[in-house]
Amino acid sequence: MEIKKRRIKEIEEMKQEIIKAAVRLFLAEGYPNVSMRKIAREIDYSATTIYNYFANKEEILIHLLKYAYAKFLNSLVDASKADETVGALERLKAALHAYITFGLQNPDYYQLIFIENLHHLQVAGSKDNDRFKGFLLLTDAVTEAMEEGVLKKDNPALVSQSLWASLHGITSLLIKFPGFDWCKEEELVSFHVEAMISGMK
Amino acid sequence: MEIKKRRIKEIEEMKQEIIKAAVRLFLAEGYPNVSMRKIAREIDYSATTIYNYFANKEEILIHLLKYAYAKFLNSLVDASKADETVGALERLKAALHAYITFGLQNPDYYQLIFIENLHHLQVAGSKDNDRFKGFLLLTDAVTEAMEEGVLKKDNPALVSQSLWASLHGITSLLIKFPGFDWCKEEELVSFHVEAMISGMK
Amino acid sequence: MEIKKRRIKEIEEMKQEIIKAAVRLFLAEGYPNVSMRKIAREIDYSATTIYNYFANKEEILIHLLKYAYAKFLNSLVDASKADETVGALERLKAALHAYITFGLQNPDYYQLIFIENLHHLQVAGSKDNDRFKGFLLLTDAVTEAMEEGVLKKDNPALVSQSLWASLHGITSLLIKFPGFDWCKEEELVSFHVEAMISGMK
Amino acid sequence: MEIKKRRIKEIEEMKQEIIKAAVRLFLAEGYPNVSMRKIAREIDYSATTIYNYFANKEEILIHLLKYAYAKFLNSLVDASKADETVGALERLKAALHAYITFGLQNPDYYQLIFIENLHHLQVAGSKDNDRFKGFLLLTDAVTEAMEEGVLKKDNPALVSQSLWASLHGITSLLIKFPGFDWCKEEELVSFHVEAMISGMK
DNA sequence: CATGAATGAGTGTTCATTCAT
DNA sequence: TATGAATGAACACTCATTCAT
Repeated sequence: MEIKKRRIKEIEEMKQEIIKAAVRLFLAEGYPNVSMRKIAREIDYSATTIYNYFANKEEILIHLLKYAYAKFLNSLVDASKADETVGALERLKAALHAYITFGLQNPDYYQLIFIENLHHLQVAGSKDNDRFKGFLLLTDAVTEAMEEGVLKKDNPALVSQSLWASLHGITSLLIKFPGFDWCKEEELVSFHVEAMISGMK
Repeated sequence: MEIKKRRIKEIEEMKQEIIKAAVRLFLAEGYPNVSMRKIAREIDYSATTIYNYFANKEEILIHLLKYAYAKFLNSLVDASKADETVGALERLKAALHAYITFGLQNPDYYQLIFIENLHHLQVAGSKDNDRFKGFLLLTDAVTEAMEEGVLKKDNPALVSQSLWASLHGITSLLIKFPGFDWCKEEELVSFHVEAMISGMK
Repeated sequence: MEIKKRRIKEIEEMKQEIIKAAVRLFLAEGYPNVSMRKIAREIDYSATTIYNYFANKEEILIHLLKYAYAKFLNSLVDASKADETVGALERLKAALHAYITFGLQNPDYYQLIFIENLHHLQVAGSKDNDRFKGFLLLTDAVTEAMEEGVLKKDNPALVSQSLWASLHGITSLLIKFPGFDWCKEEELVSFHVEAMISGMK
Repeated sequence: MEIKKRRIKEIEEMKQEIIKAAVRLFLAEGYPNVSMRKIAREIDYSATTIYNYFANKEEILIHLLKYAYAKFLNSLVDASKADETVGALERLKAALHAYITFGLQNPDYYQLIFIENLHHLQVAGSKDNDRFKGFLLLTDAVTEAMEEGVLKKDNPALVSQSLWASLHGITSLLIKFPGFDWCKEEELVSFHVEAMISGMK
């Protein structure tokens, strides 16, 4: 019954460590295949200790998703802020690229957010989370481009949704089927974005 | 050890019933969360009975995927055969619509094929199955359209992959986020297809 | 529901075939590890068919043991009948050899009779079966040898039991530990029998 | 999920209790017939608790056998050390008695070691374990007795193996057939040992 | 006589979780 | 805060057996 006070650390720090381990494992092995024990082993603590930080397994997932949503949104916001000097079309294009880039650089998070079906777990409402806030940014960029006349005037919602679909399509396929015989990634992505834009003009 | 049920039915019929229940459950709860007992309960048989039809849980999945692949491919082939009188562009457009339509009409199967990641379970080879055969049909249609001059000449692989991405994007988003505030589905799909095509011209 | 009347044969013949398969399997894998299915597969019939011949798994064992007991006893009786011309000591020695020989030539049956612990299954009484009838033959041979004066007069039961112990010891050890670094079997057995006899003189 | 018992006890103590229950059950019903649940019931714990002490069922067996081997060997070593003043023949005789006595006083362990065939379970190597180390002690005693001239000079291996057989025979028969109509145990054992010795002179 | 369909009980094992320390 | 002890529920799967055909 020796208490291994191996590391005294801040609560948040510990939570982060748990979440980090959880992300890794959830993605590598799938949520249901990851046991509390496994997470515990990964961070070198006992399984029970985790319960001091999260009420149960599902709550880890919830926190983890919130974190992922925030990260995703931040990424898009950063991209849309940058470079106010260029035209609306360029900014839109940059946003599209930012979306794809986030997915390809953070495939784990992108999967958690938009691919993995963790839906059956009651993870918060689906509207009010950051998952869909990114879409609003896209709509804004589209609207601006239309107003500036560089995009054909049309229902912005329709256009945004179509664009989002194309974005999600390329991102998720590249992530999920890495073994497929894709063209050079960079080339494919550029081509795809150009086609999206030019399809809207 | 009283035997309660005795609904002697054709083997194939029973297998189909099991598979149908399995599809429903796999998608609703995820493959690893679905136990043999759950499937059995769903079809109102004992868990052991299932073993009279499938050697084990994975074999259910394998059969189920094979079936889904075949259904998907058939769907595309049928669409591509129809109406040889129209031009290559129309045929391509028809193929694009057929893809999306399959997904929206068979969301279960589409998810199994392209969204749920049951890949890490050793389900046959991943290249040579019908999942990717559909892509070849698309490439053919694209090539023909290019040869007919109705599509800008370019690397057919690049174009096809971009198109596939857009198809998968709209299909999977509509399936996975039915609660989202989408524009009218029919309108959105038509717009999306038109945009895809016009982006390639 | 096709009935495979693969082989029409006499009931006894079939029972024998089942028992033969069962012996093989029981010894190779241990009684509890042998399932009805396995036996069935071995004889190329369906599992249910066996129930037409034996009420249940245990009854197979019972029959099997009865058969083994009989075979064992016959073997000893045959040996003790032979060659009435030689002296009592020779006959005793022959009996001892016969015991060991049976064991070494029928290790399966010997194990079933004297080593395997199938005792917890209520297999008939322990006194009245042929397992111990063999012992009576031994006692007879000992008594005769004493009467003829070729063995030191003593309590025949005591002597017989001691002899039996030595017989069982060599037989069971050779059977159970075939990997042990034994002397040449023939030599060891002969030496052992001679020692047994000479210890009684 | 209410936790009913809470008998915090020393780990070793608990392990011993589990092993004790396991020995009893393994012998009474045979290893494969004993389930973790049965063991648990026997010690009035839940089945899962056992997994806090042993990784799995086989590990219980392994520990149990190791313990039995050690106990057996110790018993023989103790006997052979004692009384260096007496002659080699007396010491040999003492060793023979010690062997039998161990078996009769620890029938459970003796059965586990030499009768029950738990060998096909991969329990450590079969040659290098203490099961056969006891035999070496016997060989030593025999060799010494020969050198001292109190036993006829012969191949010590042959003599030892014959003696071991006789030892095992009497021990295992007395253990396995307690219902048999044996002579008085003490008398039988003494007679048997004397006969063994005198047969070697 | 032989079988396929069906099942309840049971197996070893894992897991999330609780509780007292 | 961290932990070890403990547990009920569940899982994939096997088995002996029954029943109607």
